[in-house]
Amino acid sequence: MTLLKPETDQVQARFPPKLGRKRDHTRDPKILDAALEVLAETGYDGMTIDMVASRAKAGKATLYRRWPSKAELVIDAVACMKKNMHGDEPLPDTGTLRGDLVAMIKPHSIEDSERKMQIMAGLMSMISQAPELADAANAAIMEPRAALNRQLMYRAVERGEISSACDIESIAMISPCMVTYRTLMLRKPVDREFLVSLIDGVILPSLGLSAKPSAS
Amino acid sequence: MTLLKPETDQVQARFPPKLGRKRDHTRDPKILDAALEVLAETGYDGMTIDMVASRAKAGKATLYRRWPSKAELVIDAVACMKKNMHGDEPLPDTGTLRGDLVAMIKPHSIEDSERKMQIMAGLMSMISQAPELADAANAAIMEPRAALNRQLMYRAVERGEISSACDIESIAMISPCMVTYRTLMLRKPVDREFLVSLIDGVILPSLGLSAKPSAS
DNA sequence: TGGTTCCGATACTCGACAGTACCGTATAGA
DNA sequence: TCTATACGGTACTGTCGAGTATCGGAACCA
Repeated sequence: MTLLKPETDQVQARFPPKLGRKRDHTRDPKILDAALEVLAETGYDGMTIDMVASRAKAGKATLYRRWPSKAELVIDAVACMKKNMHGDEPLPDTGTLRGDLVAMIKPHSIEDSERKMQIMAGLMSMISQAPELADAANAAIMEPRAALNRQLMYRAVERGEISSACDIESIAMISPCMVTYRTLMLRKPVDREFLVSLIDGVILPSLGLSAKPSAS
Repeated sequence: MTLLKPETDQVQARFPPKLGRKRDHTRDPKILDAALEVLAETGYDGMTIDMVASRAKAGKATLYRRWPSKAELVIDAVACMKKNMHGDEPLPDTGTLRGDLVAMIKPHSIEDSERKMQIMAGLMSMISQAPELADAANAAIMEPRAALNRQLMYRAVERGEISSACDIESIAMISPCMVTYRTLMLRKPVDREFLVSLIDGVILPSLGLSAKPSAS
């Protein structure tokens, strides 16, 4: 992204060959997926290009034909995570904020979260040296979840359930942050029980709601 | 810690030499400090033993006489952070929780926090492969700050300022988590303004307190 | 069918770094 | 003062992986 070598590939892009085989771009996602897999398992520095190539059943040269370096491959893989995400299911609408937040706890979203945490751990060492990677990781891993929380909360404001004076921008980040900490540092499972206790013990109180609104 | 080679050092420990010079243990802290410095600057994988040695003005062999490997050196350095911390200043006691929390925001503590965040970023890649390191990093970096918050909050419970039903264990982790996220991922400064907004916008509300108790 | 280019595979170069060996010197104990 | 050992420094070894070069075969286009 930053440093594109002015090499063969770019020249060929300007003067496309008239004959012969065209580049098979259907293999790109497979390679990027393999990169994310290896990244999650071994971390950036433990990851080798050969691992990614063999995992994707591709040749090492093929990878270097598409990305100028290991770093660029990883940045691209993380940046593409966002696009390649499974079609967002519609937001839950249970009528109460607590109901909505709890409804977002699904086995699928927990698995998805665990995988992302692994990837993030593998990236951290490189993040402090590549700001663009930090942005990509934030956009692909932390932001999507925070954005969902924000939407639910703003809807609760419109309903009059919570005050518009609440610091929703910050509060929406609580669960992503705490989940990250719990996974990476504490190495404890992020299960339904933990998430519910976060909702009832921290998030709802900070919005001025009691945990169990027995009446409406 | 995990894999101690049964080598020369251990044999010498069993049969200490009767004559000659003894090992100069006053250099250990200097080496560990140098290791933390390099760790913060370059991360675990970017750090080389030569860097640490020259930073500590020691020979590479000296390092290997004391620690069997690079990994052990780093684990030891992180574990020793906790002990080598500057004598804790007494807890503030302003009479209100908000006053206490705000009083803890000091230039020194912010600098200290930034340094620790750098070290943590450098460690992350290794943390997912060495649980003992995760524990050490947690104990040295995250826990001390959370513990301070906890103490202040439990004191507020005793004063009757907040309810004992609050999830203090979780709420005390909010600021360490959010600070970590802001530093490592967002790469924004953790200044007084941010910390105060966290206190007033998230922490106090979650404890059932309004941001500005104009009366007592 | 024929020509061209991309593919996967493999072998290679080259630099970096963990860990070891060794040297001359400094220092502390006897 | 003498001696054994730890010290800082440096040269060395061995490994590992990024990136390059090349090859036979396959796929695509005309």
